[in-house]
Amino acid sequence: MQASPSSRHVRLDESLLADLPPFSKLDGLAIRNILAKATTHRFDAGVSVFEEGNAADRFYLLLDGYVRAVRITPDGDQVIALHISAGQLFGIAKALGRETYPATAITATETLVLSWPTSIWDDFSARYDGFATETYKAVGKRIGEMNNRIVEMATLHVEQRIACALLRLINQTGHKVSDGIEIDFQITRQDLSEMTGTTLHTVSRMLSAWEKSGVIKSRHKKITVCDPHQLVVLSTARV
Amino acid sequence: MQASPSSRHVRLDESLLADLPPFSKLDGLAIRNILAKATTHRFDAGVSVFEEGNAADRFYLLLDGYVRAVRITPDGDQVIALHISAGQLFGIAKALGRETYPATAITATETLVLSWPTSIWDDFSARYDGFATETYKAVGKRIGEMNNRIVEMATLHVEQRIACALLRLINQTGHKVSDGIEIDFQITRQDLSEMTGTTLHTVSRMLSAWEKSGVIKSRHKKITVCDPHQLVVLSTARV
DNA sequence: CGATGCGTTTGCGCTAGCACAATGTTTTGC
DNA sequence: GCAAAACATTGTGCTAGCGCAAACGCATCG
Repeated sequence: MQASPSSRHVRLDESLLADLPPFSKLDGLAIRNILAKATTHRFDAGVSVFEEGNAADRFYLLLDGYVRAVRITPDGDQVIALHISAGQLFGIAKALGRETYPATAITATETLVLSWPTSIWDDFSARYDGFATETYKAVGKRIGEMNNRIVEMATLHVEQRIACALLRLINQTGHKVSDGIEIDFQITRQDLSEMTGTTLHTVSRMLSAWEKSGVIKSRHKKITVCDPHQLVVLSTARV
Repeated sequence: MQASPSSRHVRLDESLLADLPPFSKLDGLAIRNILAKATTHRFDAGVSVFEEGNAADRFYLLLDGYVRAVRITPDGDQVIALHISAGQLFGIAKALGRETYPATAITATETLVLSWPTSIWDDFSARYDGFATETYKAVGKRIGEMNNRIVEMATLHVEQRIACALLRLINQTGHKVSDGIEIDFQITRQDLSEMTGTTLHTVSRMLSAWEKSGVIKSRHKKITVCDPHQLVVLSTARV
């Protein structure tokens, strides 16, 4: 289901962008120019912003919320490639010479995004100092993360992979609560299994065990990590 | 073992670069300038060009041969992330805002490489039209490949992953021989296992079985795929 | 040419994690 | 407030693939 975004209007203030790396070197005028060309969209949770394989005609900035990059195999298995959090550009296929999106972007929460037509990418990177550089830096970070995923999948057991996935989630999208660090958005066992290449059943068993030993707590669709250090231990346990 | 490259001198001719995407839009003068700044190195097979985590002070162009990008886990497991073939840039950490190499580069054959100091990267991309764009296009391709690897590892069985790995190898680095397509360089079961996240034993069993059924032939450290189509079937078999 | 080392094959037992299935719990929509 | 849907838990077999081990073939080098 491609989303039909509700285009509720939002005050576009230059302070929205001024602190984000790709824009941080730009002056007020440049930022206002960039904002003037942007379209704002609001999406509900669980809808797609764009679909894998479609023509990459726009690129996006996530202003608020979380988005997942998801790929679907020929026989219907979903794989969650990564999570995108507020302040990050996504759908930047053009920056890497692609004509189509490499994955489907699905909102994990209600989100607010800006978007621009792909056609002005070249103009942006030529005109605005640091825009391209900082963007490619972000790409570099994602590549590093993907690399880590590959190594994890190749060498670790399911228990360790789930531990790694939880650690990544609380690092990137966690907030402190009274009894630990909670993941910002709702997440199911199924989601976690799609991040780690296993089944929701195995994830459920694992989390149950960890809850018994006090490493995590979980309410419906919500996970709090109480003992991150123990999770690190689990994630690096010798075979 | 970091390699001490033998710096045999090679005639640097502009035709070496003129056909490679990052340089294809440049005129003879520009290419001669670029070559003038390059250092040539020859490496034996099985030595490292640079090491993961080291300062990324040079970037490289593979003129001849094959190089593997390899990562090593804390407990000594190797994972082969990808293969680089002649004509490709590698070690371009700087392009992605990294200060260190994300993986170790190990030669799979005798190789010939050009290299430049990282410090002139910005100058290159600013001065030479198409250089950055084409490079990022290559990066995009690699990202796509990594993404596929992740999906494969998450959803496919060992047999299918090995089939995928072989298919990738013959596509990227294969040449036609009388009885099929042979992989250009020597490759062990151990190498294949490090590409697919399994053990050399399982790879050996698999290849033995495939050899019996006529899909492949293998001599010592050499593999020929006789029936690529059957390999495709194996790689996509329904669970 | 014999010896040493690296790569390969194959057998055997075991277990991590999957498939299948049934039941329980929380949320949502009317 | 009740029904339906979505999410979660837990039990029971089963098997793909691993770990361990032994033996064999091929290359390299003195």
